[in-house]
Amino acid sequence: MGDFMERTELLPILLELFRQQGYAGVSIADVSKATGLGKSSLYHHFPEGKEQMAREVLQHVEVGVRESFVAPLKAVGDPHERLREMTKMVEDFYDGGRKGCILDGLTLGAASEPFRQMVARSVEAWVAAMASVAVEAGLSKKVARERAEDALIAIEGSLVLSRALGDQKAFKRVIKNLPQRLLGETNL
Amino acid sequence: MGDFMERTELLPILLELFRQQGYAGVSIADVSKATGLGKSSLYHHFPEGKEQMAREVLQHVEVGVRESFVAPLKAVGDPHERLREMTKMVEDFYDGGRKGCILDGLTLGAASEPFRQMVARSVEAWVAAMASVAVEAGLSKKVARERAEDALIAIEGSLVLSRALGDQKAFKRVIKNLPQRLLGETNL
DNA sequence: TCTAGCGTACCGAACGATCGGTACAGTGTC
DNA sequence: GACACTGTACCGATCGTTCGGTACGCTAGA
Repeated sequence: MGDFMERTELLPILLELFRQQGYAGVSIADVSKATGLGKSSLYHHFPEGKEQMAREVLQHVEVGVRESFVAPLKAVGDPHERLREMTKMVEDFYDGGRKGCILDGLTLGAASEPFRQMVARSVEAWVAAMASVAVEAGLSKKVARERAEDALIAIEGSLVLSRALGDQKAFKRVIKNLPQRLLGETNL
Repeated sequence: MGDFMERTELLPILLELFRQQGYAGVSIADVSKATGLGKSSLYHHFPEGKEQMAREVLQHVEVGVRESFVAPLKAVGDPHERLREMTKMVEDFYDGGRKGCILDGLTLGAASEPFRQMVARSVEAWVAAMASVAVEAGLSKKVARERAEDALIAIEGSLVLSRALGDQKAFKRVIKNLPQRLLGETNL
């Protein structure tokens, strides 16, 4: 039998559960079913239980954000091209709008507090990287920062709306317009 | 005590619970505590249980959206002024960004399906009203519709971000810029 | 080389608490 | 008496968590 269930295989599965169901909506039985591991095995890997699972998922996400979103933005080359590279990764990560955001799923309800700091770190890293690209493209620091925050807001909002309506076109439009939103010459 | 807890007093309390905790995060015990009503009383008022509670909250929200958001937009007078009126109501309803959105809270997880249609109706009514104001202000139908959808996306996104970061400034900035976002002369 | 002992990985069963929901006997008001 | 409403007691199911135990590979001592 495929022994050796490692964290690197476990965490993506947990991520998937939490982002779709939210923290309160995921039961240990769900996790057991999704991973194929018995309950007690789960507590072997995560002695502090469900909250630890969510914490480690968030750590895993932080790494993913840096590798998939921030890194392309910090690469060399044309700012527009780098931004397009990032949007591709974003579209992929959210599966074209079909999958929700863990920032959303893990901050609903009273369970949010243990996670807030980790969430904030990921958000800040991503926004800062987008802002930095915008500065490089010629925008002022202040405008760049606002545009970057707006971009993240648009992504999160479109994910909520796409999920609520069961229709991905809101997300797709936001993704398509994201480079223009961040670097374009609007007077907003 | 001839207390007489009516739906009109019950539903705002339920709304408060669901928007803060999400559907899965709210237990009947929570509802009982928040309303002061025993379980049997709750099941007297809502024979179909928790799902009915959420459904009626959503109906209640639909009415609220029409009365508080759509109606001001459909009033007579300067489009900018009407829009400013709406943003005031929005800011109030979300308590300056401190309170979440039920569209978000009630569409997380598998519980979403019974509610999707109702959610879609509220969203459509609101977006259509905003788009109509934008058309009146001189924008083309297509651009107006996109701007209206973007406005809603920005509101939802800023609510998620404000909650995640425990900081309302994202929401406040979106609210402040909302008239410009909808009616302004950006080239986006 | 045998084997005792240890650590890692896993499991089903069961824990007490809480879940959503029901049964029923009231209570007060018309 | 009919009816709206409520408290108490209870149901089976599920919650997150813990229990006792198994299987297996590694290491060390004899």
